[in-house]
Amino acid sequence: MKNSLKTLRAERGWSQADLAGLLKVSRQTVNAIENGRYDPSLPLAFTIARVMQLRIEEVFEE
Amino acid sequence: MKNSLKTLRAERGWSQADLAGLLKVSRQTVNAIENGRYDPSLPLAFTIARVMQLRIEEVFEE
DNA sequence: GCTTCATGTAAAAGAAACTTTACATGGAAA
DNA sequence: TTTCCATGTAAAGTTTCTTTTACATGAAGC
Repeated sequence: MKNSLKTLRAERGWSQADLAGLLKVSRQTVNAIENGRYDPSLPLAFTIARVMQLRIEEVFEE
Repeated sequence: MKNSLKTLRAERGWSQADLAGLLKVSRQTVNAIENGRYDPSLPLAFTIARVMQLRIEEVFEE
């Protein structure tokens, strides 16, 4: 799965640590997802979409 | 997370085994998701939405 | 009655996601 | 130049997701 998290986060002026705080996960988790080391769980994907104010399909693609 | 997989599957006239085949997962995985024992991975959620011809948010909710 | 099919569930094992701790690098800025 | 911040990554450990195998139940049909 691909995602545009890094771009979306940068557009919002957030650091990885900022986003991790909003998502209540570790900074390493944000980093790993941004760099495609693994995909988030479905609940985390929902939270990501919510804080980005986008639909899941607008953040992630198969 | 809640989901309406059981209803959506029934509407389509599919057994759990049918759906598992389409999703390329075990029947137990379909059963576990339908009965809320755990949430699917994000890739599997995408596949489920695709075979249901719905958006992820139309199948799952936080 | 028997058989078949759909469903629910369990145990054990493996894979994937996530955590904590820790260290390295590079850029900006004082 | 040294301090600070953001980023990348690693190792070890826990939790969550998924598989395989297996067994139980109930409904429907013969």
